[in-house]
Amino acid sequence: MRTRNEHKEQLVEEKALELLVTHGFDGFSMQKLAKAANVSPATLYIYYKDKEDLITQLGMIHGTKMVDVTLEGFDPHMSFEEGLRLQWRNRARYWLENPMEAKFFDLLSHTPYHKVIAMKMNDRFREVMTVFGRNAVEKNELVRVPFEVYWSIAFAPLYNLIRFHFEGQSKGGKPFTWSDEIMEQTLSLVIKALKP
Amino acid sequence: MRTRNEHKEQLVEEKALELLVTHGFDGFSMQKLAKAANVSPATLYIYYKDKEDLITQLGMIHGTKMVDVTLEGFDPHMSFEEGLRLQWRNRARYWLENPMEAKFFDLLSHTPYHKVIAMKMNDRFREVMTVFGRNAVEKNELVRVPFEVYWSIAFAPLYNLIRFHFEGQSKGGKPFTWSDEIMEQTLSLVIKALKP
DNA sequence: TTTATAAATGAATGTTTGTTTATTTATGGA
DNA sequence: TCCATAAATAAACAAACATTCATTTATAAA
Repeated sequence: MRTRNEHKEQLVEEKALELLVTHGFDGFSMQKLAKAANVSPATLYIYYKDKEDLITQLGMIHGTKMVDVTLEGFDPHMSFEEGLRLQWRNRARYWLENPMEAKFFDLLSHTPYHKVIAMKMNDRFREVMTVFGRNAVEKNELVRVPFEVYWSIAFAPLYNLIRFHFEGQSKGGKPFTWSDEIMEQTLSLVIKALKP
Repeated sequence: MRTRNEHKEQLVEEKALELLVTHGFDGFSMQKLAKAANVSPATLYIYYKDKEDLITQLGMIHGTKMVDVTLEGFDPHMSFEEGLRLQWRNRARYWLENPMEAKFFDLLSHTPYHKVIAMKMNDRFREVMTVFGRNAVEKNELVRVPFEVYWSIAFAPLYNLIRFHFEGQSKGGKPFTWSDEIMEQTLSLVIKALKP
C-alpha cells in the first residue's frame, strides 16, 4: 500500500496556521488551504474529518506543546517566586520564538473552538498549578485568594504584554517592543501583588 | 419621501450583535442577519456600505459607549486609587449589565477589524489616562513604569476576571461567578502592585 | 512480479456567500 | 391631492464555500 507523505502533511499544518493567523478564522477556507499547501482539497479530508476537526487538532497539538514548554524545568515544590519566574520566562521565550503559534492560540481562545480544546488540554497545567499554589500558600509565599483571582493577577498581564508586543502597541506614536527589562519590571510588580 | 424605520434599524443592530456573539465572526453572514431581523438582505445595504462597514460601525458605537461609561464621574486629577477604583467599577457594572456588548468587544479585539476601531476610539481614553498616570506619578501614588506595563497590570486582570465570569471558568468543577468581593480582592492586589 | 490497499487527486456536488438590480411602497413637502 | 424621493423588497448574480466521488498512483507485503 501507498505510504503517507509526511512532508506534505506537515506543510498543510504549517500553512493552516499561517492562513488562520494572517486572515483570521473568517477568511480561512479549505480550498485556500489546499491551494496554499499545493494539495487537493480532497486530501485534507484524508488527514482531517472536516474543517472543525482540522482546527481542533491544530489547537490540541500547539496547546499541549505550549504547556510542555511552560513547565520545562518546573517543579511544584519550587519557591513561589522562582516557579512563577520560570513560567513567565518559558512562555515568553516560546511565544517570541514562535509568533505564529502565539497568535494562533490567542485567536483560538476567542472562538467557539476554545472550549473543546481548553477542557482537554488545560487539565494538566491546572492540576500542577493547583498543587503549586497550595504549597506556596502553606509556605506563606502567596496570598490566599480564589484561583481565578490568582490567575488574573499572575498571568493576564503577561498575555497582555505579549499582545502589545505583537501589535506594536504605542503611546502617542512610539511603537512598543518586548524586552527582558520590560518583562522583569512587570513580573516584579506581579510578585509584589501576590506576596502576603 | 419615505422615512426610515428606526425600529427596524435598531433591531438589525441588536440581532447582529447577538448572532456575532453566539456564532462567532465565522458563522456570521448577511443573509442570516437579514433573516434574524426579518429584513431583506438588500435593506442591510441601505444601512451599511458592506459587511465590513456593518461590523466597523457596530464596533465604533459600542466602543465609544464603553469609553463613556468607563469615564463616568472620572476626573484625571482624582487620587490614583480613587480613579482606578471608579474605572473598575464602571467597567464591571457596564459589562455585567450588557453581556452581549462585553462579549462582542472581546471577540472584536481578536479580529483584523480591531485595529481600525481601536485607532479611532481609544484615542480619547488613552489621552485621559496619560494625564491621569502622569499626575499620579508626580504625586508619588503610582510607580513610574512604561505605559504598557502599567496597562497590563492595571486592566488586564479585570478583563480576565470578566472572561472567567462569562465562561463560568471553574477549578475542579466549581463554576466561577463574579461578585463584588472578588473584584475588590483583585483590585486591592492590583493597587498594591502599582504603589511606589 | 503481482496484488491488495491506502494515499492522493481533479472534477464535480449542492449550498451559502456578499452584493446588485429592477421594482414596489410609503411619506414629507408642493 | 399628487409628486418627488428615499426606504424597502424579492429575486437574482457570480463567486466561494465545505464536502464527496470516481479514478489514478504509489508502495508494503505476498
